[in-house]
Amino acid sequence: MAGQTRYEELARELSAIGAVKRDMGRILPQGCPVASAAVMTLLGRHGAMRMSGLAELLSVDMSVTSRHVAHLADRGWVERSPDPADRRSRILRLTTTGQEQLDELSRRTTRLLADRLSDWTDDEVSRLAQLMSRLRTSFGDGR
Amino acid sequence: MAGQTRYEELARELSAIGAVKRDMGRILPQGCPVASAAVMTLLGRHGAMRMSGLAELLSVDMSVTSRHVAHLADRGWVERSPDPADRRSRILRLTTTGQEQLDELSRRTTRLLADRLSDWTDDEVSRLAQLMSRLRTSFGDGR
DNA sequence: TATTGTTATACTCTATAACTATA
DNA sequence: TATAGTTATAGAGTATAACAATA
Repeated sequence: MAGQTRYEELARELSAIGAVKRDMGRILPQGCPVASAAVMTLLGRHGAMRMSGLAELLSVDMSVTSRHVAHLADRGWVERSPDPADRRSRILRLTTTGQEQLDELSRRTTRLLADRLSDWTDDEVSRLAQLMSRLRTSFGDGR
Repeated sequence: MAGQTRYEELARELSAIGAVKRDMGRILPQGCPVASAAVMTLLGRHGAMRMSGLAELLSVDMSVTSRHVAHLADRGWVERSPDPADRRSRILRLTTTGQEQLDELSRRTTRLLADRLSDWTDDEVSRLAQLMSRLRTSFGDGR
């Protein structure tokens, strides 16, 4: 349990982190907004899944997920196949082209971070990622 | 200089942190979107300033800043007075009502964080805020 | 009846460009 | 000419509600 000032500092940093996210978004290729990148990253990491599962991982309403996935399907980066076990559901998976696109995103993101964080140690990068992950968990559990 | 996997983890966390920001935004009072809260927080912390200075602190285009400030001025939370030193500029400052609103925002934010992060130590909260601040600096310097 | 997913609508946030007033 | 700020417009992201199809 931390003091009020520390919480206010953290709140301020949360509010300001958007600038970094926008910088990251600017290096993405045409036709691939940040939301598309997020979807492809999750499909690449977790493999095929249903809309509802993806919405859960994105922490976003399924209506939003549906729009993002439709965008990706239009571009041929994600395919939606019927779920044999439940015909209301659709199974999402990256296509070969989608995997190539994801690889390109990964290269660009890594290059940008390597450039900007050239004076960070491995441990500092990992520690930040770990604390941000825990922050998400601490919030997610309380919903 | 960290390995590729660490960068990918950090990129993933940056992409996912929006969920936490949205949770924070949901507890704000009516008529006070997150952008308004960010502006009032900066004016409360740094005191009166010009539009251009505020835009710089927000890392956002001045056109965006102008809209946010107009919203706050409409509600009587911020006043825009002419700058005697340069009549193109306007000096922004919190009004008494604006300060009260900021205090209320601060209370709500602190309460939410105290609830969600009840099992975090002071040091962990501070460490996360510090690393996020450094992340912003590392990106901001490269622009 | 309840759930999965889609679509329509509305709101917030942001950037670019055109404009004004002043330096 | 250049700069400070405003406004118009467009695009991305999200949530709510209404809907269709299936469980």
